[in-house]
Amino acid sequence: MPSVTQAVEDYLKAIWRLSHEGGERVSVGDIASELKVSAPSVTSMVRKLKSMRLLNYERYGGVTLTPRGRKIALEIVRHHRLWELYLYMRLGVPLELVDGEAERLEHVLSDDMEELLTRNLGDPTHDPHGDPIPSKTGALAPVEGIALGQLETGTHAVVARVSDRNPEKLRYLVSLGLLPGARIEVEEKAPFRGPLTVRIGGRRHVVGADLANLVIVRGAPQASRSPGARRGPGVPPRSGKLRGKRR
Amino acid sequence: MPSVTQAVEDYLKAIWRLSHEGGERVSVGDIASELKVSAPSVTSMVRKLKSMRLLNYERYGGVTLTPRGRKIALEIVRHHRLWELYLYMRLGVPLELVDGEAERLEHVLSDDMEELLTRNLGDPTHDPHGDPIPSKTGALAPVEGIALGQLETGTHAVVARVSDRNPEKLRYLVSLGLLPGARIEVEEKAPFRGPLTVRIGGRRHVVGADLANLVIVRGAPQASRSPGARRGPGVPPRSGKLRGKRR
DNA sequence: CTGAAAAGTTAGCCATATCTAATACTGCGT
DNA sequence: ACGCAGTATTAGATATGGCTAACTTTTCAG
Repeated sequence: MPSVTQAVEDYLKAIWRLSHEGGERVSVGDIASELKVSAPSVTSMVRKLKSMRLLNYERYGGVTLTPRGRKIALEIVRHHRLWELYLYMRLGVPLELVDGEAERLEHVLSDDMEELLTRNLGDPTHDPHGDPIPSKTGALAPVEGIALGQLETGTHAVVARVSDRNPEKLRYLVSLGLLPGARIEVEEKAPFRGPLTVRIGGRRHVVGADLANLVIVRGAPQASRSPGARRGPGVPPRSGKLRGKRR
Repeated sequence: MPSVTQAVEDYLKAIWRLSHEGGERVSVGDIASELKVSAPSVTSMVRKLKSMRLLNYERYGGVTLTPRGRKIALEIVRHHRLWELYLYMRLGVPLELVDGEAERLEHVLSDDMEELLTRNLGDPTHDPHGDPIPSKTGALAPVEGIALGQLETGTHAVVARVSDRNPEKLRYLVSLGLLPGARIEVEEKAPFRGPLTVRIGGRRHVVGADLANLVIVRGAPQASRSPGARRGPGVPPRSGKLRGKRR
């Protein structure tokens, strides 16, 4: 029987992601665009994954993960997010690059190494973008909070999560200081999905609606801190950061 | 034209290693056993590598690396040894496991990450087994010293390098304290490739000839330190080491 | 309710990297 | 100088994963 290759891991992760964000049931086309492969490639891989009992699938019927498939997917997500946090915290990889690096490293993490990373980071719960790290048993904390674009004028909040899907945009958001843990205040919100004027760490910035919706925030901590609340992964790195000449 | 896949990297590294240790010219059979693949697999890959101008090859004539091939090989070796040192120093991966982990990580190291690792480790020159780390330009320091098995009774020496080819044996050598930087004295050497009695850090051990020849030593530092001499990669890890329950 | 657009599948092909079995070379010992 | 043992190559097959082109099914708009 076929084994869990890197391609298998990529498909399971993609399907998990899509079903996590969209609905339970995932279409062939969505998988194809997520992985940037053709639809026929997806069909054939999905047949294979079904034969491995990692997902449910009927012709023209979309797919859902089985518990076994979800378990593997969450393992990869765990690897990915552990590496992201490690690279950010210990090696000073810039936030907008950690996703790309972790994309390759996630497939290369033995159990021993995973344990060492986990310990080294002090049993972390969230990656540097604010996404929860699945536990070894597959438990996943929910992402609480609402999109920055939904806030009304005058609201205070703390950034809980910043989407990492687009490195360009993330890079820009980071340059504004909009990263997990940042305290912000909406000074003005234009109507009709208009841009927001946001105060971030003393400076004022105007942020378009699309960008603002990549940022998830939670109520400001001036209100009673909700139990289990946390503000970002901590300070970035102490040393070793890429600085100076960058070939 | 074909690209530099992981398989290509593995072949180039193997060929480099064989030509580094044995002669310039490497046979198909040696490559096959080094990589644990069949001889026909090697023949076909070698034809491909020739078409990529990474090595010279004539039917029945063995192979030698071209400068381009050697450059890629040394890049992989550099990645491998950087990861080994990083894992050992910063994550506390046991010495006998770093080779295996680095075997997978070596193929996954971007230029940015390589630079961060290098800086974090302070521009290191040797990996934790005592092997030199090729410079970014491909320069490689020679391994100086002689095999422990060659020493005469009464000689003092410092371990310069311990072979990592066999994790079992390495594990044992480590348990004796025979790792780079250790000061030793040969108390007795039995004739005819016989075992050695060696004093290591206060304790006395008997080491068979085969094992002893995996250890390369240099003159003891009581003599004037030769310029550029170094003693091991430094202390292992400070924290985060695998300890306690190991599932 | 129907037909065209969208989505999905099948068919057939390509590239990579392996393998076994059969064949061809090389070189060494006598 | 010759044959044989060892080494290497060719032939042909397999497995994985991806693609395009052609066809089928589903869905949705009118």
